[in-house]
Amino acid sequence: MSGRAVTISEVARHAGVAVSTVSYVLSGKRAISADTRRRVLDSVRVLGYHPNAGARALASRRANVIALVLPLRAGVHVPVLMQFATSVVTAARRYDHDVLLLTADEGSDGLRRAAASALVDGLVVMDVELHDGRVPLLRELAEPSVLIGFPADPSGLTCVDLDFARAGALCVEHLAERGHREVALLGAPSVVYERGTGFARRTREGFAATVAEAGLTGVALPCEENFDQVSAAIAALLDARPGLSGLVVHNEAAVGHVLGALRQYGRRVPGDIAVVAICPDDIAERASPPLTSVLIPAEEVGRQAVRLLMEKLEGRAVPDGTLLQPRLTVRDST
Amino acid sequence: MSGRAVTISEVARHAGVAVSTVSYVLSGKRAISADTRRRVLDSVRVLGYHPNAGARALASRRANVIALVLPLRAGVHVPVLMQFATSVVTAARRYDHDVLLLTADEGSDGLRRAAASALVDGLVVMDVELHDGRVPLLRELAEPSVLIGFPADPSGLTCVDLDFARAGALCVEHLAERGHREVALLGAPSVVYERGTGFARRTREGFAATVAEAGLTGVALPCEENFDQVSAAIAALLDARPGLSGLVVHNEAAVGHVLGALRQYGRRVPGDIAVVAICPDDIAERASPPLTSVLIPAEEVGRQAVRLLMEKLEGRAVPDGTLLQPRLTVRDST
DNA sequence: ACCGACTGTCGAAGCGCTTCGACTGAGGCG
DNA sequence: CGCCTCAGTCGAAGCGCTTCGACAGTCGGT
Repeated sequence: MSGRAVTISEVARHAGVAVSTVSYVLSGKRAISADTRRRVLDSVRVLGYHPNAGARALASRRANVIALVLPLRAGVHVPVLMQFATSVVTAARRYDHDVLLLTADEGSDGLRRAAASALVDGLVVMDVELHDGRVPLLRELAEPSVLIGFPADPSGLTCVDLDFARAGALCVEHLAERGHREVALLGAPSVVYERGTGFARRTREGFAATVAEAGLTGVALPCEENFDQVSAAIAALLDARPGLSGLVVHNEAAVGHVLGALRQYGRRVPGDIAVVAICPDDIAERASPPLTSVLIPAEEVGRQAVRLLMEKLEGRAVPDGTLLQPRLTVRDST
Repeated sequence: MSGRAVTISEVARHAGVAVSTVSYVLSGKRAISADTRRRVLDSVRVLGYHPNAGARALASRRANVIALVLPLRAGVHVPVLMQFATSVVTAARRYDHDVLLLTADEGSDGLRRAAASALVDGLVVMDVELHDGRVPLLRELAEPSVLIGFPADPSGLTCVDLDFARAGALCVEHLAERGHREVALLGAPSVVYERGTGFARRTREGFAATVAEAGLTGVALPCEENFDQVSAAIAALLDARPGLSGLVVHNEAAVGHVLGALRQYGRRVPGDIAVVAICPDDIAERASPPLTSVLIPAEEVGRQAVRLLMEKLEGRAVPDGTLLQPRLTVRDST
């Protein structure tokens, strides 16, 4: 390879047409006769032409790149985050866009830089907290953005997420249908609640509201990610609530530990205690026994986020909030 | 904000200098008097100027973006991968570069496209297999690249990785020092070996070689990531090798299950069985008991990869292979 | 046969930046 | 005192692409 890259004018010369004609063939923005189109595309193939991204961005004022803002915070389950990220990349490619990865350590400055330098056309922001420092910036930026997750005040923003309140509710309803009267929620590590991460709190609210509606009794507890702490928490819980027969676990890193601890204390699942998890399917399936679970539709959330962003880039109006409905899959733990 | 972005010519006018002077102030490529420099920088600040990335890339033939090629394959522990990725992003920013995220689903075409369109100046390729389809492409590409991991034939490539053979050896040496005579390695899921992933095999080779040298007896087994399978494997192992007293675990997803299974079968760690893990510190610390471990220096690997890539971008020669030395941290499991 | 309305194509004007060569003074040296 | 060097600055020529306006044909309607 190497040597200087093929330019559009070489393609034009080779095909015997004007540079602009090549451009129109490639973009489809003007009608081109079938014959010319074919000749141009042949030349493109023969010469191995690839449009120069910088030149294209400069002339069209569109970089065809979106930013994926992905802080990696403590207590957030990385594989789930990466499912979102992967699906954002895949979806973006379907719109002929690439993805620039922005992490936390530059903070808001990174967003500002990428946007102001026209490096990216728009932003997908993940792992949004209720009171997120990046949110005011997003509102003032010229570049459109879509958030995965909801801040406390989502006005003026486009947000997508799983309806976690409904997910929490669904778990309780399922346990109630199975006849369980006393239930508990083991949620995210306490640091996640303290930080004000929306999805953790909303699940808890959905859980609590449905417990009340259905006339059950229930507690919601944070849950750390280390075996000894999980084990101690379960011991305390079993001790304090001898009637407990249903457990909702919303913590990917801890599900394994929870099952281990129940086994340790001689509780059989689902015989003595029924367990519902909110987690990706692969984790639920890999557990022993395979867990009834509400799946986090990461692929769909990422896809929707990109779709909304593309709509905004086209200048179309989009709904402010999109909540995806959770679905519960029954397996062997309830 | 919005409105049209501030351009370099507006800065030049505001500061009362030529456009080229502003450019030289910003790039430092020619001497500029202190007075002029100050005036220009003031104007930059006052007007809120950010250079347009596309224009810069076009004129300078440098995008200041590198690609991070990150396939997400089954059996690879995602959090570890993300540690690499994060450190690549952070390191790249220190060289004033951004990172474009390329995933697997486009395959080699994605690399070719990003390189040929001058979207990126160079590539960092992660999760390299022994016989990796991307490797021939990398060799023929004009853009420099650095691999994290070693393919079977690394000639003509720049590779960085932890010295996994040494890591495997280190674990065995440690167990031997503690007096263990019969040891086992629980490695990656079998799919990872079958795929020919270098790090898994090299750990196994280091393990096996050192077992032989030290006159121990040992087996190396793949290890799946699901509790029941781990539990069954451990049961079989304990049964087949009653004298077994040392275990090396090189599988982040399974360490927890391994400990659970040992507990299940009444083996105490480290009393009955000593366990050394090869995994990130946080996983080792979170286990019960906290595990003696060889840490995967993800941060340093990412940093070195970026440093090497930057050297290559500058046209400097760099070593073909860089192996980082592992370090063992003793905790409570041996 | 003539007129508009299209279709298909071209040329040229940028997009905002970097970089090359040239120019101007000021300073050092014989 | 004249000449050379060098620091500091400028103007202009691209970088490779998109897009606008213009224009030559073609075609159906009357």
